[in-house]
Amino acid sequence: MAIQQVQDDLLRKSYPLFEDNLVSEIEEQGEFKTFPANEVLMRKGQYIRSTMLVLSGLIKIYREDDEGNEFLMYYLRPGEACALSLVCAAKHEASPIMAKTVTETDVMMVPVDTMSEWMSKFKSWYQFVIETYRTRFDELLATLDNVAFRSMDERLEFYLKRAKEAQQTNLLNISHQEIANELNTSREVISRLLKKMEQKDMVKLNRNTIELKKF
Amino acid sequence: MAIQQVQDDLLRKSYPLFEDNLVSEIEEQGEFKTFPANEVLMRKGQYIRSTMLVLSGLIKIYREDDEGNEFLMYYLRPGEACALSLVCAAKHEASPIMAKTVTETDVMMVPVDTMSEWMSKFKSWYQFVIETYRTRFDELLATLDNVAFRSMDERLEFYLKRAKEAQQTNLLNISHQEIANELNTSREVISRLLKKMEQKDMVKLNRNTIELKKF
DNA sequence: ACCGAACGGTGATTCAAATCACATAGCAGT
DNA sequence: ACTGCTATGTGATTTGAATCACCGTTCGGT
Repeated sequence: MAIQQVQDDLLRKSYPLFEDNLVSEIEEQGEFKTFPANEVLMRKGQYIRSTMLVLSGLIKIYREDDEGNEFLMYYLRPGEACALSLVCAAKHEASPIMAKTVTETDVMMVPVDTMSEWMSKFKSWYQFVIETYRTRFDELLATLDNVAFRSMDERLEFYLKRAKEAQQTNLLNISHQEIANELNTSREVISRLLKKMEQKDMVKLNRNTIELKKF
Repeated sequence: MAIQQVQDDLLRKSYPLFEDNLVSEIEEQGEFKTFPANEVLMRKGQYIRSTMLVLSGLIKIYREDDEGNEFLMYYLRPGEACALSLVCAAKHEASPIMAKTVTETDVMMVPVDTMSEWMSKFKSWYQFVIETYRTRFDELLATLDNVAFRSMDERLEFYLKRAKEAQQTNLLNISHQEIANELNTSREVISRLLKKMEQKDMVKLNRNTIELKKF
């Protein structure tokens, strides 16, 4: 099958509500790219010239501060786009976030100027943009709730649930250090809490893997 | 002057980018309301049937959790609307937030169904919606940063700066207890930190008022 | 099979913030 | 002016989490 055909299938499957004309324009204007796992797609402070439409794989979006602290905001799955890239693209602002692939990921890069045209041209596009804002807003609120109201053990549970859902597996391949970074705490704290969860038979721990049992 | 004329003036002044036809429809479909200071406009869990367009005054938007904890998300000033009410209105979902007036406030209540029509009918309306999402997203990120990365003294400073800007005054009429609630901490902590700031000559404290000096 | 790096476990200590306990000050209503 | 309520000040104690110190384990590379 031609490469173009594969890309078209991916796009239509991930974004079933897009009109045919919109799909054609995306294919014309956009650039198809594949990134390996664990690749940083965007750093804080970079300028954004295009939005990524996720076609396959999984992306993590982080917030970073000036001292190198970071924490996980949310995941992006196929059919989703980052609200922030829509924001920044529109304002030609520097990115306030960092994006990183979890698994190998296919995306379609769409240039900014094109996007704003589509807003008036394609109903399905602005519905998509609105829906993107909506779901990202909800996700961000959930993250905020946890940071503001919950103690570290509750936040860890929430983190693991979210990871399970995003990655569709009970077997997470991740180190304690990485979890600590994503919750903006220290490795020791996570190790201790995970150990307690193991004693309650909620998880099973092995080097670089966490098996989720009661989730 | 007729009441309708006053309302029309307020609306046009606060939302100068709205098309004439849109202003007419808002006046036809919407309901003009005035709330006194310190009135709760919306509680968590309520269902949202309309969005508020702020015409004058000032509103605070809080996040609440199930145990009665709360914290301030951001302010809404004239010309602004709450992104969340747009979200929930669209999804017919319960409100995840609480809204409260700071000063006497005039708003225009717009029913949900009408709003979605406007999305395709009035370019200035969907531009407004997009812009609302954008700015609320930015505000929410700033709030999140503070909770996630900053210590309580830094968060307090940020809080005071934001309050000054929203209320356009150096003389805040607010108790330590109220600040504590809005930062989800305890009154003693705020009293102590404010005392330290007074010693540094950053503020001047009096019963129910805080005078901001170096801000 | 050995080495070095990354990973994970765990006690001891420090620290910021929450909580407890109580005192004092200022304002509002009678 | 008295009363009572709300707001504020401040020490003492507790607590959850961060940090420090150090250990053994596992894995990948040669």
